[in-house]
Amino acid sequence: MKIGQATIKDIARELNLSASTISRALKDYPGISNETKRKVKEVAEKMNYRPNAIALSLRKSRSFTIGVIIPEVVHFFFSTVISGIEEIAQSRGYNVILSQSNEKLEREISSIETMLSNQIDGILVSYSKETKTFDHFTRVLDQGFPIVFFDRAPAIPNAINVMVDDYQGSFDATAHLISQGYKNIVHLAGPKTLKISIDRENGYKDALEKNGIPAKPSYIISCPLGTLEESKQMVSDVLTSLPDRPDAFFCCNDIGAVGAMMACRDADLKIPLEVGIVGFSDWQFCSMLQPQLSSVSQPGFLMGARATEVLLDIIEKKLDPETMERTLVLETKLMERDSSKRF
Amino acid sequence: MKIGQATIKDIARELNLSASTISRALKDYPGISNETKRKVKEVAEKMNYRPNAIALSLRKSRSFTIGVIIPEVVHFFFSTVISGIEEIAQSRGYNVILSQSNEKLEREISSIETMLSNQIDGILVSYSKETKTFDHFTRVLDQGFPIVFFDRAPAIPNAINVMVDDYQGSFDATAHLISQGYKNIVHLAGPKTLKISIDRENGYKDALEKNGIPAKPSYIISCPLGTLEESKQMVSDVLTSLPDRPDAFFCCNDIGAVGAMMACRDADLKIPLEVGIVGFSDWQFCSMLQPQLSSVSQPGFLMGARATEVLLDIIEKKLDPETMERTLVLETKLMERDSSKRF
DNA sequence: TTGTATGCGTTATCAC
DNA sequence: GTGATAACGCATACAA
Repeated sequence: MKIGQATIKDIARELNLSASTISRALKDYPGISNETKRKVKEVAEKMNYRPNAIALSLRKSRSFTIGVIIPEVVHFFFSTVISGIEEIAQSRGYNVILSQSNEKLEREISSIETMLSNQIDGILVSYSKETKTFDHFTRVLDQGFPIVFFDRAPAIPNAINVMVDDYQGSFDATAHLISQGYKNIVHLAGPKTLKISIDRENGYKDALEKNGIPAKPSYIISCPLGTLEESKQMVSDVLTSLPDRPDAFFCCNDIGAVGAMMACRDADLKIPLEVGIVGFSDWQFCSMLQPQLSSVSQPGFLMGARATEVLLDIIEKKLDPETMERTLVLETKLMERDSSKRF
Repeated sequence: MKIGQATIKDIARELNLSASTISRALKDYPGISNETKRKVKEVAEKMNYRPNAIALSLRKSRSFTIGVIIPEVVHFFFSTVISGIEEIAQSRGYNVILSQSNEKLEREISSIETMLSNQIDGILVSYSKETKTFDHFTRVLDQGFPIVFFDRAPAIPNAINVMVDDYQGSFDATAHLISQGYKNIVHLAGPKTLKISIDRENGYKDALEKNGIPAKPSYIISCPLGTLEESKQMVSDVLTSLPDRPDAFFCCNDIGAVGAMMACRDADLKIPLEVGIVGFSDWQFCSMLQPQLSSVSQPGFLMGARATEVLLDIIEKKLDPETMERTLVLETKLMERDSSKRF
């Protein structure tokens, strides 16, 4: 038994048969005697034969591998999505090649190149915050190569997207704050390069307007970094600088909401009595905080799973990108917890 | 320009040269005229030529891909490790195939099979909690195939491991609690199938003994699941059932520590005044809690990075598994925060 | 300086 | 029932 994996040829030699016979016997082709099949399988087992997926890929021009390009792995929501992707891919016999862009456009581009080089069958992407142009995607899409975007939907006509209803989630969160009697609701907004940031901001504005509260621009605070420190600082500033003291913060992410909580605590404001706070994403830690943080829950696992199903269906021609529904919107759910419940 | 990627042959046809010349020109081999090189590269560019990594893999019996088998992706520590792995792999020109076992032995085994089938160059593994036998690893290792284990080190002689000093981390945490005047320190221990659980328990015991406090078996509570609910329940029980009321909890993970915090809060015990709490891993949320949770920080990113470096060095023959240092131990760092500081 | 032949592992096609 | 051959895309030993 040679080092470095037995091949079909090795089995053929062992049994004095041709490689083609072995190949057919292993796949139970008709027209091979049962006796031969038996012997072949026995020897294959004995030699610890394992088909070479690389050779297969070369022959079929199909690798049964999909690529995932994601801003960061160390991120509760994204890791949840990855988990969903991996789950479906594994169950349908596909491998997952993972690449993180670290929010850098350059790495996004080089990852795509490497992946195409590796003959992957399709790509799942959530693009970086740095990404403002999309030709590195359209170039590939135009060749008929399947790409499915998740969470962050690019400004590409006809792109296939799987996302959550950020607008509605944001609307619900804001409406909830209003229903709890908060009047001066500040929104901590994300970077304008991401459609999700804009949708969330619009949901906030519309919820206010629909409830007869004018949405004041000065109550929308830009937090492009999305870090705890950033929002803590912003909230701290805004608590004193705004004409009417804010009595609620709806933050476009959970980490930022924690920053807001801290700033309020530092200002000796009681949560939820004097200030209400709601985050977005419903990260694991929300229910561990004191008070527990209300947040808009996003179905990360489901998003990964759905996106993968769509991608694989396209790859396997069960779906036609030309005629299919191009945007899949998943529902969010507001988790009302102590940080925003006065009644 | 044909659909489905230009190949070397296409360029050859275009320029009336042989495929070998193209191959050599693209790689700047000596003995190809500069003029030819120039033309070849120009046409390659024009045709959007991209080398087929699959064909290369087949030829070289090297895929420049490594596999990662991990219990779960949605886990702060593991996601940090993955990030480190991905970082180094990418910088050294390797792809990363990701597979999560979901703590199931069966999936661990099938993942290895698939990966080997895909001719990966090496594997990084943190095995599942279910895994009690290791022949699926030794079988492969014995063929000279490179595997590096991280975090969870298996009972395989000569296996190559990258781990943290769980014993020392645990020792430090316990010693810290003692130094803060806590007397009845309970340890919430992990599943005995994992060496890390045993090491952490031993660190706890030794720290007590070294400080002249006898380690009582009834003060070591088994929490095999590692969930918040589990430890909350256990702590709640133990607060009343033990002869001397516990005044500190050292938990082998952070989630469990949060459960302990909650149980203590429910019992109206002040943290850190009446009860001290320390966790293990220093997850992101530790510093967001109120009070901030003390925890033993593990260098996850570094662990992933080091493990990958070692694996790639073995693959590239820069390290010899026979003669090298087989266990790499990284240091932990105790993050002393409010949950355990009385003075 | 360039071309030809061969092989990496597998399977589809045609032949016997 | 089984075998021989070619092809997937590329690199290399050997020729010229």
